[in-house]
Amino acid sequence: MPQDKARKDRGVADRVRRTAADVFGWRELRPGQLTAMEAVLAGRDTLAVMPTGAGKSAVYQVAGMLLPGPTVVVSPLIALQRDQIAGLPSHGAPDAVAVNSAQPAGETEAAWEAVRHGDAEYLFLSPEQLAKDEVTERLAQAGPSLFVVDEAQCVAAWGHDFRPDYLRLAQAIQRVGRPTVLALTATAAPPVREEIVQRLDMADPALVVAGFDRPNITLEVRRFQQDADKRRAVVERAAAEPKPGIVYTATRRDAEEYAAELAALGLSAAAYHAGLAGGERSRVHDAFLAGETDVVVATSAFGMGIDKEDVRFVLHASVPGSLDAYYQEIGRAGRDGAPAVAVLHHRPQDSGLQRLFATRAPDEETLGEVAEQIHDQDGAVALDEVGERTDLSRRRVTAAANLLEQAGAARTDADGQVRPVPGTTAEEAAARAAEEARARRRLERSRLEMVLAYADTTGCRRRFLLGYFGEPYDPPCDACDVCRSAGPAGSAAEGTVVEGAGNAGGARPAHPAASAYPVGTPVRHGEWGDGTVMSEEGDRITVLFDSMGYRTLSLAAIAGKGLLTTRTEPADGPGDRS
DNA sequence: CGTGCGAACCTTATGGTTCGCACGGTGCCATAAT
Repeated sequence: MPQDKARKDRGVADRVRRTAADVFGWRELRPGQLTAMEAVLAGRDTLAVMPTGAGKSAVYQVAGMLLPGPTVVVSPLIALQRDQIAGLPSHGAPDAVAVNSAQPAGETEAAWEAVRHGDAEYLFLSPEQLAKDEVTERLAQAGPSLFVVDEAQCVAAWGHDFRPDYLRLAQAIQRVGRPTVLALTATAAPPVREEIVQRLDMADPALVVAGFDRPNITLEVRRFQQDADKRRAVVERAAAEPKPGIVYTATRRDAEEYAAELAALGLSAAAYHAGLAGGERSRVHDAFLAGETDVVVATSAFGMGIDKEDVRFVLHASVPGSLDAYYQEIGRAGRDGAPAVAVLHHRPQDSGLQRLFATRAPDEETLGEVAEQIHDQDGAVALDEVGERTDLSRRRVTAAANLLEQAGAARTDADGQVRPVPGTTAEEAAARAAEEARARRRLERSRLEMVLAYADTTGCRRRFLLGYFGEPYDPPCDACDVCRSAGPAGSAAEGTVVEGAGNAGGARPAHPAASAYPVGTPVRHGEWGDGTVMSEEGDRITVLFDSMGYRTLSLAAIAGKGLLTTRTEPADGPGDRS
């Protein structure tokens, strides 16, 4: 029997390799790719965290083809769906179709027919499509064998407010027959991975994580007080660095202004943000990919789907809202492996905007209204109906319903309708949902604090970033401003004010007593509850608390107070106190 | 949370300050108006 199994495993690997070579023309597979494909083919839910360019798409392309039914690919952008379809080999590979609002109805109908008759192997759609009964019913009939969530970080980043249908994918997966789930992302810190697994309701998933480090990207932070100084520095840097490059701004207006300034210097620069007409957006995008534009100045709208190898710099004119977003954005530099730079221009006041974004919560009135609608029903109600009765947008209704479900006050039936959980009143439900929302905001604010901590760190920036993504790193990296300036002269990086950690001037922290709390240690704090050590730097450790988000603690401050204790059990319900 | 803009105001004729207010990011889809 074990011999049979071994033979079968070899058989699977061989089939995978043969398909990859014969159909897609890949002569070699990277270890992560093969592992993920094998897991999926064995029917196991899989989360693959692999850098762009490591061939994430290949995983579902090959595995999907080798499984009997069609493959559903949830993709956040219609433009991305087009790219992915166009990226399939035109000869030999199975057909791919899309279902979305941007194509003529006839084309959508043809796509469904192709899926139904087995003529199309891959079906691309947005999470919003799956909110429609018609779509899930047709999909269920097609009997998909694999459900792929591409750019799965969107689940955690967008699902809570911007695109709440991302948090309803688990229900959709059930409704289409619970195929194997494959989540793919280039960037996900451990808590984000956990959230993806939990939100998609993945069962005992295989986790494939490739390394995060991008040693050819030099990291640098410059700190400013005056807006004018910062602006000059950004423009000068963009002008001076080898092209092409990207400048990220916090607002559309800034994107326009910086682009105009760079253009005035004679550079080929263009602005990109969601306020531009569709045609202009694709024109800027295409010109950048084609190498006709040197610098794109953009909001966070510019990113997914930029498949360009030779980006030499990514400058940030303001802080982003999280290190997750930051790493994703700077990860667009230097994909060809040649040297590239990532420079964060930091002015403390600029974080106000991100703080605002992380503070706006769904108002309790909305939660109350939606809770009432759900609780007033005999049985279950469709979210569309709640929307009609309350005159709230679909997005707000969906976000509110998600919070109610998270709070354990409502649940979704097999037909997609939402019903109250017995034993809760609408009022209690709304109150609990509001608390969920507050906890969420706390986490988002703490993520922003981590960005500021990165900007202020007196240690190796690479170590800090990689630590955030759960990867230990031994400095020096020789490719960040801190490591480079920590020579014998030992002065701080130019433009960076080193703030008062009690460290003796510029000395790299000796290997501290932090080994009492190595990365990954489950801990309990007297005030903040259970958490996990995410990183340690100098005499400080950063803990991700289940209900409070990230908190950085000074070891000196907690020493001897018994405030922080290690737990033997991973964070799951209340254990015993030590 | 921080910024920028216009109105109001003050003081006195052309310019300056202060105050209040609105605004700020990411995309899908459906629907209405041309």
